[in-house]
Amino acid sequence: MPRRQTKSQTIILNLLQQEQAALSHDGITAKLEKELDRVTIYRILNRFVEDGLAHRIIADDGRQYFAICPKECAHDHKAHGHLHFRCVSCDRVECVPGEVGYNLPKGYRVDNHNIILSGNCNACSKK
Amino acid sequence: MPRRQTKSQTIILNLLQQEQAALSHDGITAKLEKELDRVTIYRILNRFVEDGLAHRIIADDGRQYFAICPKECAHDHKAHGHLHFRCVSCDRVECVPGEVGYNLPKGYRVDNHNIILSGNCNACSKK
DNA sequence: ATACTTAATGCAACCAAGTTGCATTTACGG
DNA sequence: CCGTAAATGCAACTTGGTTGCATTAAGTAT
Ligand SMILES: [Mn+2]
Ligand SMILES: [Mn+2]
Ligand SMILES: [Zn+2]
Ligand SMILES: [Zn+2]
Repeated sequence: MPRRQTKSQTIILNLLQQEQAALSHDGITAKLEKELDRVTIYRILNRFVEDGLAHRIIADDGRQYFAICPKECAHDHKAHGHLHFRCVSCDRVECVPGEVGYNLPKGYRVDNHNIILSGNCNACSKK
Repeated sequence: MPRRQTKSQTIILNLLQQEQAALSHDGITAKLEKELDRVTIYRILNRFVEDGLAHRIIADDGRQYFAICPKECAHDHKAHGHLHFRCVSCDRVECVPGEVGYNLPKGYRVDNHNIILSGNCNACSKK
């Protein structure tokens, strides 16, 4: 009944944690040397999210990105309240640590945050 | 060459502006009495966004929602910086006026904001 | 080491949301 | 009232992700 530790899983886990950016399914496939099945990758990622090991971001390009926050990050992986930035030039999505301030009408209960700004990242905006 | 004012367009425009919530394609179809073609609806909505008449939100359910901000809203429809809330119970997406505070590393240029929180709205959380 | 149980994988089929091509309709300026 | 081209409708396509099911292989018990 408990989770099992498989080769594919650790590969993807390593990928995610040594990557500072959030990765999409494609992004992961691209970085993979040993080819893994599409579905397997999706299932592994979903499991990571389910287990609170990583978090999922729905970007404004409509795709899912997955990230493991650095330990500096104050938020847990559920309802993580920080910001994300997607560079439309280099197509990288990154977690931006720090608080986001807003106010909501009374009575609203927030379960999940999906905050994503897009534009040009530092590197790309200077060229 | 300029835009033409058609029946279908005005219907959808009216729908959007008398609706306080943001509407998805489905949401619109549901509210429509005279049936319109799927594609036509999408094209009309895309035109609205293109013309800065409405704005598009990519929600955390992966779907597109469209809204016309009330005139109180400080933002224009391009790069509108306000917050959105999606209630997972009643499935409504609403624009939440007000500023969102955050800080980004130096050199980042923001073109577009897609900020969406989800959970239970006021109505739904009290039952 | 061996056998057993069931989680994880791979492949095919499926699904949902949105877009594209193209022939037809229709708004609107002349 | 005509002519031009914007807007529509229908079919086909695309992209991103999920589901069903048989097969493989972790982890545990023997
Ligand atoms: Mn993040
Ligand atoms: Mn809005
Ligand atoms: Zn960049
Ligand atoms: Zn609600």
